[in-house]
Amino acid sequence: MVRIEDVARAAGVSVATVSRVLNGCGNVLPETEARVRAAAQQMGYEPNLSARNLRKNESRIILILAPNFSNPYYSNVLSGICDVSRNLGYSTLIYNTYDSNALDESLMVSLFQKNRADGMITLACNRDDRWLEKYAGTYPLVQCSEYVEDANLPHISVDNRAAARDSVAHLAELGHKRIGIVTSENRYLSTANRFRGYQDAIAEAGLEPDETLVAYASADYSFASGKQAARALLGVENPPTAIFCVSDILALGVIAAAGKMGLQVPWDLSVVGFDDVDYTTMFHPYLTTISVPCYELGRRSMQLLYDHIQQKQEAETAVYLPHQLVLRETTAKYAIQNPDRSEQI
Amino acid sequence: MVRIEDVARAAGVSVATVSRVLNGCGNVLPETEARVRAAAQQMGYEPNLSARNLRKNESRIILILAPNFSNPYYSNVLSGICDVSRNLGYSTLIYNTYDSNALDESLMVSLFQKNRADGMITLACNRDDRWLEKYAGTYPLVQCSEYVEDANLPHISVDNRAAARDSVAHLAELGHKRIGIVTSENRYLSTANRFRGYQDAIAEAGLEPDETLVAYASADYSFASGKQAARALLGVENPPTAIFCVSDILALGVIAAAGKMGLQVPWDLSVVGFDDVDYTTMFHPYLTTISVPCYELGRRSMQLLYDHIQQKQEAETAVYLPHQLVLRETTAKYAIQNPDRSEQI
DNA sequence: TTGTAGGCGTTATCAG
DNA sequence: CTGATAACGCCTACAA
Repeated sequence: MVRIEDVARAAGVSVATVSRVLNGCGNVLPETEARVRAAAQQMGYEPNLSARNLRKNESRIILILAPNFSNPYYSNVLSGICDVSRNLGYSTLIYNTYDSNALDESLMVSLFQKNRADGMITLACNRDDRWLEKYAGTYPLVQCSEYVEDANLPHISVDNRAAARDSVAHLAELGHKRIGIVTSENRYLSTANRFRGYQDAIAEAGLEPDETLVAYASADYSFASGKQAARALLGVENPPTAIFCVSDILALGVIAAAGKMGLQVPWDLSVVGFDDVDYTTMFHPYLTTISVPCYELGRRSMQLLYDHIQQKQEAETAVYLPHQLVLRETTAKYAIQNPDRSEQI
Repeated sequence: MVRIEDVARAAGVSVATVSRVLNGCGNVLPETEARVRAAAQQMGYEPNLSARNLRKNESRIILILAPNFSNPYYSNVLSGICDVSRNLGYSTLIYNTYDSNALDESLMVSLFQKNRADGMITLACNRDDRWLEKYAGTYPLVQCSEYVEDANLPHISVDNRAAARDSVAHLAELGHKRIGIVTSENRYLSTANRFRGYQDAIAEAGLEPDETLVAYASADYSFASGKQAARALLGVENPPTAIFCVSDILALGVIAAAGKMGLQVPWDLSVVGFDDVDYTTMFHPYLTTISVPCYELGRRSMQLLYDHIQQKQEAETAVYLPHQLVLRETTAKYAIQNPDRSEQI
């Protein structure tokens, strides 16, 4: 290992000067600077981060708390975070929080107290994780995609309520009168807000809220639970002719279940998903869904976190990125779609 | 921040004693130990990792070099690595190498020289990344899934050649005479070995190698390139009646393309994939494929790396985990499958 | 069994 | 503009 002292000796200067040159602070004669740089370069000097971090009381590491790597939604966010953090000179430590109880308070506190990380980005805190507020101001934090309701902690996401309203309004405009929803039992704010958006649109369309049109999938949005929810929704009298799902994978489950029940999408049933992950266009019918800018969400999270670490005055506390309803092949007009049933009305 | 000195003072002992207690080394009176633990607990003491790492010249961090988070194959491996590393007291730093030129030598060296990491796991080195050999012995390394050919560096994977042979032998046993392969243009050893396994099985079945039965998909196994390869393979005279694909996603692309060409899988065409990622059973026909123990691969990688970091004598250098051919719905007997063509023979 | 003290490699303060 | 030097918090000989 080559230390700063070795470089100093080789360049014929003191360690202070080497440090100044390499950190670009303080005034150094161009001539000495050149000599130092040459020496450092030639010896392949790399500053020891443990030493630097100890001295500066930082770690240049960002903690990412993610529940589930295999969800393509998170992997895109992750890419965005990693790309920006690398440019800013930060490394990214990844912690699997598993789907269950998203965050672990003691683990988090311990990591910060150990000086392991300078800040953290949560990818899936629950909307009732109020304990996070205790650490506001102490540990820089950005909540990405999901955030604690009414907590005023920095967060970034799309406007889930508006997006859901857009989706369901689209179904209503197509003439659907019985619009169902497959939501989830989890404690994510996004899920709650998507449900609210669904209710908004139902009300705005002058339709009656109906509990038999609501089904719950498992907390982790599994494909199987999407199928199950669809069976519950469609297996009753007067079933929905359109279903809004709070995630793409659930929507795919719904389409699969509908197919098994002899219902063709979109002719017999319209379906809308949420997120626009890769496999929405891997099989026909291509899924109509809400496109969420995952990668950009990740990028902005890291930028925002950096602002907070730097204690910038302008650091925002709530950022909403634009979403988009992407019309593809799983929605159709009610009249065309189901002539039999339309006669019943 | 509470330091070891604070704990020492509170417990009425010296810092050395506190250190000894907390690190479980050296002899300490049970009584003093209790006092120290109580004090540490009460004050919420957490050792400063920067200081400890500087002193011990380690980082307790593992580097994971991954090309593409959104590939479910890698995300499962990642979970395995993270679970084990956490138990061993390591944090996991994740570096996106992107699909292109998997590893960056200078980046890697710099991270080690900076004392950022104690070891690293590569998830996708190319088979010709010979430069890795230079650092054997200097920087602990485990290559997971992919490894450098003939380099004798620690690696762990399935026996890709045997697995491919199994797959293709299965197709041959079903009576297929014209068995195609969709492989890829990348520089992964797994791809090369799967191709070799394909050739092995073709030879063992007494079939003639035929270049028109080989198609190349893009380096990153994209769905679209799988479709394209299938079109090339199936759009000619005397096309294959079965296709072995070096990845599941390619197989799904092949099935999609075949469907568009009016070919029903498995009746008109048998298809076998590789990896057994989640979505192989999301749509019918469920994919017949090679099941690879991704999570376990990740777990074992980390355990192996730990052995090497500890310089254990028994640390293995090559580990192969068992694979399994999982028969599902995309393969069928040749005779049944395609009566028209079978008459031509 | 316990305490003292040196040093890990940096950065930053203070003189010169 | 440059150099000497004191921390940063911890571990670990060595001494008692």
